[in-house]
Amino acid sequence: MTKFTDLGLSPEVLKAIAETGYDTPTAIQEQAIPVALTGLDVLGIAQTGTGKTAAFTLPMIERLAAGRSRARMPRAIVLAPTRELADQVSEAFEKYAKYHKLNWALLIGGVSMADQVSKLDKGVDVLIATPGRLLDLFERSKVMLNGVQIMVVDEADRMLDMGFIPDIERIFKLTPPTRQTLFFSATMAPEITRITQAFLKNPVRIEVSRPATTAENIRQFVYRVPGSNALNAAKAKRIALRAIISTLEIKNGIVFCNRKTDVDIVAKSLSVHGFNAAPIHGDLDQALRMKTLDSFRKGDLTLLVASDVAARGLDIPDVGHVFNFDVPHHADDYVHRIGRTGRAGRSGEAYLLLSGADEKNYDKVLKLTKKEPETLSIEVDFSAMSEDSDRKSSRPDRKPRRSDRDKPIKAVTKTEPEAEIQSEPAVNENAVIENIVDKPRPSRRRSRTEKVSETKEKSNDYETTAEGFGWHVPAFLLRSVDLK
DNA sequence: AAAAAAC
Repeated sequence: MTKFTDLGLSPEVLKAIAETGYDTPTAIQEQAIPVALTGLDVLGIAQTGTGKTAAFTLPMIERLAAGRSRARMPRAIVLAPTRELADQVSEAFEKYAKYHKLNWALLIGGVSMADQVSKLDKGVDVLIATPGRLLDLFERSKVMLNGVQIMVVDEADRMLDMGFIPDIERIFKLTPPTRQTLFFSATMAPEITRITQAFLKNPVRIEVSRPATTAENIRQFVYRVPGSNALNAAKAKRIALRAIISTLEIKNGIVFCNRKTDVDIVAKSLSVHGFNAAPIHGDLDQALRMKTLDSFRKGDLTLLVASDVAARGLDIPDVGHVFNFDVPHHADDYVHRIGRTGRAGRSGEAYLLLSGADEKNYDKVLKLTKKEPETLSIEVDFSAMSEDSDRKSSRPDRKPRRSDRDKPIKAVTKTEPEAEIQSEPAVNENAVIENIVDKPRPSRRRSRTEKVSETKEKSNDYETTAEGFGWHVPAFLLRSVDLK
């Protein structure tokens, strides 16, 4: 069997690899590393979880070992679709370049530019970037790309999904045509093929077998929830989710939702009910995203409630359970989501909550996976549904006052309460969870459709001053929070 | 239909 020592890597890199505990390369590593070391272009067709990151990081380190960076003139760039993925690549450099004098900078959005700029000024060998921030810095003349010798595009098909292809093309054109290109994609959509034909020179095509549909070692279950409308169904799903989770021994698990709002609500709902859960999605503060992911990796956090930001690519080893709160819009994403479990031959379980609205997407999933999940038969007590699907208060400390129900409800701009609910976990995960979920909250429809108007209600009707929000001020807005 | 990504 091939070992890392057979691939032509230097003693320094091999030492760093050994310290991570690996000695056997994955298929993509075994094939891509020797090719990349020679300086040829690589077209790697590989899923996430196949060891792609090391497949390009290791040869890059070797090829950059001779030579030095100049200010604002990086010698290599790695492009990744999401900030978390970029961060992961930088972690790989940290591990594998341990015995080399290489500098790298992580250029992603959502964090301060100043540190990135000062790094660039000092000179970095490798930029690890999401396309938007890289181009932003380029336009500000903080970085030049004409010294780039190696360019890596990771998860190109996902870049395509996210509309990054024009950016990628632009970045390609900013680098010298003499560069070496290492290009990775899970699939070869026509647009991807076009890009590779335009920018790669006689690439060596390396394809590692793709787990076509769903892994054998993932046991899939489906649970159908009742509910006549979307709001009911969401609530029923939260109840069912808790019931299912309660029957399981969970070391760690991911709950996927289609929408960011649902990610927040489900995360809070779980927390309120005593589960160790936290949300992650693209609207959350970047530092919090990293922190949450980190504590999930370390095992401090049991349940990660996530949008599809976490469906692909993220290196989260050994997730025992995946819960799909919704059926994803693309059947492909279902495969990616449940592929977070059952890795490296371990067994995993995937649970799917299905409501009427999901049926259409579910059909597509079934068509793709050709495997019908087992119907989950557990007793779920939905009696809580009727009780607080209305606006009954469950704030015990609230003083009785003129019937809430009769009061005209004056909300708010379209963004007010809901946007706050979305962004508020970024402020503080724990202090705020008490008051949101499965408790009265501003109705979605109303706040969308009604206009801002009434600040006129007599303020002595209120326990607190809350002009402009009507009576139903979300409690977290009244609380003083440390925004940092 | 939704998520992701630049200020």
